Amino acid sequence: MPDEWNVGLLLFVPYRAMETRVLEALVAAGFDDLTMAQVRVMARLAPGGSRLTELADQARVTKQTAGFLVDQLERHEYAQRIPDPTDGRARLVRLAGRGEAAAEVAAATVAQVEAEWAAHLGAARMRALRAALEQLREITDTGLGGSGRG
Amino acid sequence: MPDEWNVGLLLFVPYRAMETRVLEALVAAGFDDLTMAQVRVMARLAPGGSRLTELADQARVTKQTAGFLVDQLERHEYAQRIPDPTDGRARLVRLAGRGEAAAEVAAATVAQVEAEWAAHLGAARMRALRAALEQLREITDTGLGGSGRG
DNA sequence: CAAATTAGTTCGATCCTCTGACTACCGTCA
DNA sequence: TGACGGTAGTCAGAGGATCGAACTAATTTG
Repeated sequence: MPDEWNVGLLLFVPYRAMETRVLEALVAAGFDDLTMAQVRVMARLAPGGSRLTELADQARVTKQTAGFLVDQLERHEYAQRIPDPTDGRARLVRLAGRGEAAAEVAAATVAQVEAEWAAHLGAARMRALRAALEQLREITDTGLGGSGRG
Repeated sequence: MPDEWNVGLLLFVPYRAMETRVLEALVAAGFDDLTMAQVRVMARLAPGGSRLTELADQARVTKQTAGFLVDQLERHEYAQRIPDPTDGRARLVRLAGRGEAAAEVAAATVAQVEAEWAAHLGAARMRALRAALEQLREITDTGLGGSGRG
């Protein structure tokens, strides 16, 4: 590998570490029929539900892929589709029974990992990291919008 | 999406943006037979060559997957395998003809994107971001080692 | 209302990734 | 020297993820 890593590579390492930790925790908690791709979609579900196109934009996949993954989440009762009251074409994907429980495990794991990172970096540097990433999001997130005011 | 994004999600956005920009630049430069997965492997080739297991560790895939991707890079003359003089079992994967040219395009694109990010964040914050990520690598990079000391 | 747009689905193909099992080579230890 | 455990990489097979093109249905625009 290069002597000095580019920032893209540097971003990848902790991103992937977080993803792996969350999936491992879910599997350990008994949600062992989940795949990484499914979790990636589930992690992006808004509290009130998300449209498929939103999910696809945020996960950077086509809507076909997002639909394929939501099908599986629905089949395993992690998510459900409900009509979007504001648009007859659209449906909202939101957490279902098992999904709520899984989301709790995931959230706890994320908090745990973030705490570990903060312990290693120090609180100030961790805050700076988050702030820089949120600012970076302004120019790198093609699918902005939604509830996040970033 | 949640009101406050977790750091994992925040890392994903610019990581993926960088990856996409690099692949787009490569395709535009005529290297249009490259896929994202292939570029991911090629981006991790050390100047003097890397062993397959190294590549697999760094890209977080199994050695079978890494081998599969290197096969393709070799077939399209982006990379080549040479014997490892220090170990008869091993071979070193390194850039070949087209790979050198592609690597130049990739490096230029990375530099360009990093410059854009630095312009948006300011030089100080960009340095702080890189420093935080490098420090984070200490606890999130399972496959450390190699030449990178940063 | 007709046309253009948008949300989502279906179909088909390809690519990616993993598990398991295998060969070849290295290092150690007696 | 030779047996043994570990490491580097490959082969075979299967399943999962992703995409492009084409399609239906509903909304928006003029």
